Amino acid sequence: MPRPKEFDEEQALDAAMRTFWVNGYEATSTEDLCRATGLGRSSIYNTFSSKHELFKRALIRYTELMTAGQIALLDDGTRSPKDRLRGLFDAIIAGEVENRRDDRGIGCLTVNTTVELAGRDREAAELVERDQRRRLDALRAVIATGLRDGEFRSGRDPAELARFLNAVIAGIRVAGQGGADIPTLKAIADTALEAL
Amino acid sequence: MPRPKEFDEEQALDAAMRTFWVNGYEATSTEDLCRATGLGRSSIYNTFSSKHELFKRALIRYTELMTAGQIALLDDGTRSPKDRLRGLFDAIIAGEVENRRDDRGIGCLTVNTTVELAGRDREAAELVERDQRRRLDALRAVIATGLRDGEFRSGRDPAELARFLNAVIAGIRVAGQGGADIPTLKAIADTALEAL
DNA sequence: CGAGTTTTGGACAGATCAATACAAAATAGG
DNA sequence: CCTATTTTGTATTGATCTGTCCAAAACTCG
Repeated sequence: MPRPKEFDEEQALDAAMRTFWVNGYEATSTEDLCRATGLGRSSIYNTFSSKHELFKRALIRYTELMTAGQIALLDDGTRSPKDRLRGLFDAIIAGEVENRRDDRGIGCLTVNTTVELAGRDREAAELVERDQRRRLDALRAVIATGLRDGEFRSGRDPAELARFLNAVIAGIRVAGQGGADIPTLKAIADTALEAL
Repeated sequence: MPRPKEFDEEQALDAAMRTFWVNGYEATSTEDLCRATGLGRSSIYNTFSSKHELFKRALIRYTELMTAGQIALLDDGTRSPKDRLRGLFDAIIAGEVENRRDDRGIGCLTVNTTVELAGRDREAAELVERDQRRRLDALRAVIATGLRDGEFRSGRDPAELARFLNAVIAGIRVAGQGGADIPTLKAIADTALEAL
């Protein structure tokens, strides 16, 4: 019955996600979003209701894309736990290489959101926390396997070690945004893995 | 000759620093700064020229206050290197405890600035990098001492280990902003120290 | 005490912000 | 083809943003 949309909603969402990712929430204007998506204001508001609602959907899409890929790496039973964790760090660092602007990483949208918004935006905080739980669970499972198999020798609780690795990942993201080069990021990851 | 200021510039700077620290650069309006400092717009613009200039001075003040204290801990020759690093992590985590809002940390202004601004504000990026170099130098020196004395057994380069610890510190900050509790942050720090 | 200088408060300017109103365009079903 | 429905482009709203202007107040030094 009605007139169909002239654009692909998912594609527009990706463009918006990337804009928030690069510039942050506050520094992204609705006009920036129009330019990035190629849509008019009406189409954006008609489809996504508001800037804040669009941000939430972009954040959800980001976590679904990124975390799904990372958890797939971690759950790959054909590799040893250490190999899987190496694979995860390699993927994260490779992502930092692909996404560089002026010799700096653009970071991770969930880390950026934690820093910029979580303190005053409950909805954003909850989305990030939900994603965090998934990531920590997957990390903990791999670490527990590695400890059971004797590949890791740490006497620490797997959940603690998962939080440790997760903090290192955030630190790598921040370091990349601060301009650290790839060998530096790799060394940080290797050092963290030695702690297991 | 002239009429003297009615306020203490340093005190106003502290209030502005704290506002930027809690809310970030973009989300802080000049009216927020007036309210926080208790000054009128004229006084702020007369003293600090612009929001951006005020931010730079607040960031410089933050790094001077924080990094000076941390480097003093690291350079304290009366303690063993491991003790000094423990003291640094304890101080950082204690700071996270003091500064909580709604059960979340408010993070670290340099980390927050790296994430929010460094990608598009060259001056802010340079200020953060200068501070980073000082912190890395002090860390590297302590680690080198610990390796020489045999307190640390890692075969890695002290500069690499310094970057590792620095990344963990950023990760602890982000984790604190994400709502992690104190025992969790302590466990992350302990795990990192074991890697040396 | 008066001249010169700076600070201060409040109004204001111009830009930009998110969001809306509305009518024209476009489509699908009858 | 015609009608009902949605999308789309443009103009606009009202709020808020950073920064300026200007005159009155306040202080110091001669």
